[in-house]
Amino acid sequence: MLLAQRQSKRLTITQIAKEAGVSTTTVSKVLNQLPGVGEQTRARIQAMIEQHDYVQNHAARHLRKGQSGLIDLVIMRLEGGYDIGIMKGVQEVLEESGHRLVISTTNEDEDIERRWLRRIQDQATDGVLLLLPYERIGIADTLMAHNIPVIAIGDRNEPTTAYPTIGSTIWLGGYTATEYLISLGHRRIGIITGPLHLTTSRARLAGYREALERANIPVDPTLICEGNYLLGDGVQQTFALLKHPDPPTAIFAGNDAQAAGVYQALYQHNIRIPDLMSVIGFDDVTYAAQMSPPLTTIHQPLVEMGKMAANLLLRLIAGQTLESNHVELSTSLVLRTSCAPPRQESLPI
Amino acid sequence: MLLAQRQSKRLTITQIAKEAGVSTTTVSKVLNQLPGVGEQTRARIQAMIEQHDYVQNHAARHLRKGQSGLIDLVIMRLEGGYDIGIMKGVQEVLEESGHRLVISTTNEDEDIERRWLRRIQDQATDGVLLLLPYERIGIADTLMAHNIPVIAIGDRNEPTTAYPTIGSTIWLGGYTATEYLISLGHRRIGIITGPLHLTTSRARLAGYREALERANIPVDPTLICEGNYLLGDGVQQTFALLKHPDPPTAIFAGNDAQAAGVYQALYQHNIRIPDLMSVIGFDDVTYAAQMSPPLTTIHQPLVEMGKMAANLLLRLIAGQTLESNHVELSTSLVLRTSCAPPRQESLPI
DNA sequence: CTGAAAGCGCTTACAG
DNA sequence: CTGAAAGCGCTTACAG
Repeated sequence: MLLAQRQSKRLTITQIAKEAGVSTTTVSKVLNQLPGVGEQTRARIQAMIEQHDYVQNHAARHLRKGQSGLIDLVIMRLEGGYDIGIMKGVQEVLEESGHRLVISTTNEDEDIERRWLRRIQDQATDGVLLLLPYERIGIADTLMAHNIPVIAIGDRNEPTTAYPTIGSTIWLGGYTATEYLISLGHRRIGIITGPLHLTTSRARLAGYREALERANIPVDPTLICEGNYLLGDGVQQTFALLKHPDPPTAIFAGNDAQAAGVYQALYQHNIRIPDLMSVIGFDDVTYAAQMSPPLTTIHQPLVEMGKMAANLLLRLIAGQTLESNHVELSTSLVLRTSCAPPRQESLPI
Repeated sequence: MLLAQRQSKRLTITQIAKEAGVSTTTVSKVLNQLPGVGEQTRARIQAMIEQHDYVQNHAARHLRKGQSGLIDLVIMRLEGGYDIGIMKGVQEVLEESGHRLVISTTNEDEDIERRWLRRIQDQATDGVLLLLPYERIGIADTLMAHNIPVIAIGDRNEPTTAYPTIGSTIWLGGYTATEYLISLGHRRIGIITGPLHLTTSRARLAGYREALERANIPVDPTLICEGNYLLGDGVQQTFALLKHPDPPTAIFAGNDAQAAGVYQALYQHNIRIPDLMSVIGFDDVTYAAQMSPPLTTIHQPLVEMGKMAANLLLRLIAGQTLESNHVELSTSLVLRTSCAPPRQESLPI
């Protein structure tokens, strides 16, 4: 019984044509909603198609038209944060356009990357979306050299690139986060940046400085720590900040992963958030709202960035030209409960 | 300058053949490492292939051989927890086998599902992996009816299914979690289960009961709460548990998302983990280690499950028969810092 | 060892 | 409005 249901044999366009007593040309036309078919004929064929649950052979179509209906999304590493938001957005528009999404992760392995590049070149992709930060961004150049449409998502490091990029207003985010903390009454605000050789890390820091300066608060360099966007950096740098003779009353974490690290460090010292220390993140990754307390953070419109990227890529594929080589969507402040006015008492350490 | 690099025109097998002065048959043979080619000829063609950086046309190959080189993974909803682990595992083996992974999310939308099903039927997939809990599992039957290899990942609800499934030892996980808490000295252990109409939720509960009974601790039904595997359920049920006249000293959360909810509820009441309350989760999702304090939880071997599923699917595709229709990988306890011996003092509420 | 030829299932000028 | 035919780039019997 389990093995029943053999072979609900797939029909070809030829068989449909034969059964309908017309040519494959005509069937193809109704399939593709092309003009030049009598109304009655069209209806009859349409009925037949539905009756048999016919669906076109993908490979044949692909071979003929030179399109695969596939879009590639290349991610360095699956993490469940930033990547998920982007994927969601991309999915959403591809679902509309009828493309399928293939995901590759290179795990920073050059071999895998090379193999991937080969596989991609057999025109088995209509276009590729690169999720930055992608160190080996040379991949984009290779793609372009092979005439494969490509768009990079995330914030580029170079001011201009040959391929289109889509990002968000990082500097403004850094500014907004800091300004918010200041508005709460904070004067001593620690910041744990990302690696400062990245433009995107420096942008956050610049926003932080700008906010401080506008509020006439001198920038204290001993409150600026450099991290690597990893949870562990958040932990370490928080410990360092806590040892400061005059510790900050708030910490701006650079990204949410580092914020999670700040949480852990503070938890160990039994320093309650936001009562004794305010914490603000950056990204608004899925788990930000799940933290205890829920993290106030700068929202990067990940889903929208994914959608925008997919839409632009589709336009590139259609041969249209883009009005701009770089677009930025705006970041925004998401208020949750990890920030409050500065503590009055001193830290219990 | 930016617009340079036009058309690094793709070569066809015919052109390679012509240039090498042989037939396409021969080129095809060396391409596919088939016998029947003179050593010198093979070497010459090989060199030519590499020199021109030739790569086969995917569509043509697909059309001829009836294989797409694509594997589909269907996820109901992208969440960044369970799904990520599975994806990683699947990716890992597909990278080896040379298949590409296409991801679809249906978001429980029947329309999307239907469209997906149509698209999948044009033999544009070699096989599909279904990520459970998939309510509308009828999709698996449809797939089977169309002779598309399918494997479901996650714990099935029915004892037997027509399609192969791969899961983990849930019951044992429930038992292990509870036993661990007991070994720490806990006698009053709250549990927040998943929806009890799911076998997989009941399995955890059964494991919990078994552990209690073995330790001669009477099961207190007022300590058993039902959730829906969502963070909010963790919050709500924890509040309920805290109102209990004789509140538990430990909470077993059913899954990590609910554990995050437990954390939030406890944080609000300023009940420190693990000092005043122990918490244990289930799944060991990516962010479990990022929580404050890092969550002790039952590890589901997500990555391994993904690998196993992909491997079995590949075997199915190759026409092999599986030795069993269901395989379970084992869960294990991951010790982090959210559990400790029961509190001596009473709760500050 | 080597190659000519058919054919996978479509789409698209082109002719009628 | 309708259809015959070529061709997309491969692979695979089959013949030599």
